[in-house]
Amino acid sequence: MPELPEVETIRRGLEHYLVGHKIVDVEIRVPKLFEGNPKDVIDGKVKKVRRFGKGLVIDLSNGYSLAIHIKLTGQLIYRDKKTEDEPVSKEKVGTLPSKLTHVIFELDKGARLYYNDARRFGWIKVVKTDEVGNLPFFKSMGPEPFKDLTLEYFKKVLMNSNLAVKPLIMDQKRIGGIGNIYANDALYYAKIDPRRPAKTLKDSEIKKLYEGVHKVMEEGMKYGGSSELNYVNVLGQEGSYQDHTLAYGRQGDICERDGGRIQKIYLGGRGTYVCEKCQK
DNA sequence: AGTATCCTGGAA
DNA sequence: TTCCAGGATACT
Repeated sequence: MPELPEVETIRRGLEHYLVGHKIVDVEIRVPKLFEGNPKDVIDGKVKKVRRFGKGLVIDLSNGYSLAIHIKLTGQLIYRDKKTEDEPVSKEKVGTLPSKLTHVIFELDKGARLYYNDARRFGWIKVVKTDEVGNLPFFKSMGPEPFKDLTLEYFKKVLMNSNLAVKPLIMDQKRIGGIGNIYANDALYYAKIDPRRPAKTLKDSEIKKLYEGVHKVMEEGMKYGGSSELNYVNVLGQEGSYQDHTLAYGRQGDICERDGGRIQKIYLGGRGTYVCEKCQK
C-alpha cells in the first residue's frame, strides 16, 4: 500500500520524466476522481513535483498545480516513445490504457501520463499552486520522517496520547507518511507491541521506534516500494519490499529473533502483525 | 476508541 | 458467492 517510500519513489520518477513536459489535453473517464477545471492545466508546463506525506503535487508553470492522492490502488504511469518498449508489469498494469485507467494526461512530444485506480479511492485536484496548502489533507499533515519529524516532536506525540501506538503513528495529522506496512515493521524493529498505549513507552523505546521508522522506510525505498497491492513506479514496474518485510504479511512465520510465531491480529480494524514473544 | 464509508479486484 | 484489503474521513 502506497506509503511514504512508495509515493516518494513515484515522485522521483515523475520529477525525472515529467519536468519540462507540457500538458496538451486531459481525458477524464471517471469524473468522480477529478476535481476542478481540467482546462486550467492545459498548456501548463511541469516545473516540479512535490510530496507531502502520501500526497503528490505537480506544479505547473501557469500558476496551477495537480494535487494527487493515490490512496490504496492508484498508479501514475508515464509513457513516451522511449519508455514505450520497456514492459510494464503484466500483472499489476497490463495494457495501457486499461479498464482501470480513469484519467489520461496527454503531454507534448507524444508522451502520456495514465492514472489507474482499481478501487477508485484516489483523487486528482486542480488547484492554484499557492492554494495547495489550503487543501484539508495538506493543511492538516503532520511532520514527516526524513524531513521535519524530530525525535523531540515524536516523543511529545507519543507521550501525550493514550492511543495504541500503532494507530497513533499512522495518524497523518500527527505524523505524515506512515501507513500500515511500515508501522508494523517499525514496531517489530523496536520490539514494541502495537497495542501498547503510546504514553507507556519508555524514552529508549521511543528512540528505537523513531530509528525503526526511518530504517524500514529506507529499506522500502531501497527496494522500490512494496507491490503487495497495486503499487508500481512511473514506469509501471513493481517494487520488491514485500519480499523484505520484517513482520508485515508474515503471519505464521517464525520470528528469527526468538523463534516465536508472528501472529496476525486486528487493531483499529487493520491487519496487524506481531511477535508476542519479543514485542512487549 | 471503535466503526462505517468509499470501491472493486482477487482470493478464499 | 462472499469476504478481505486499507488511506482518509466522518460518525457515534
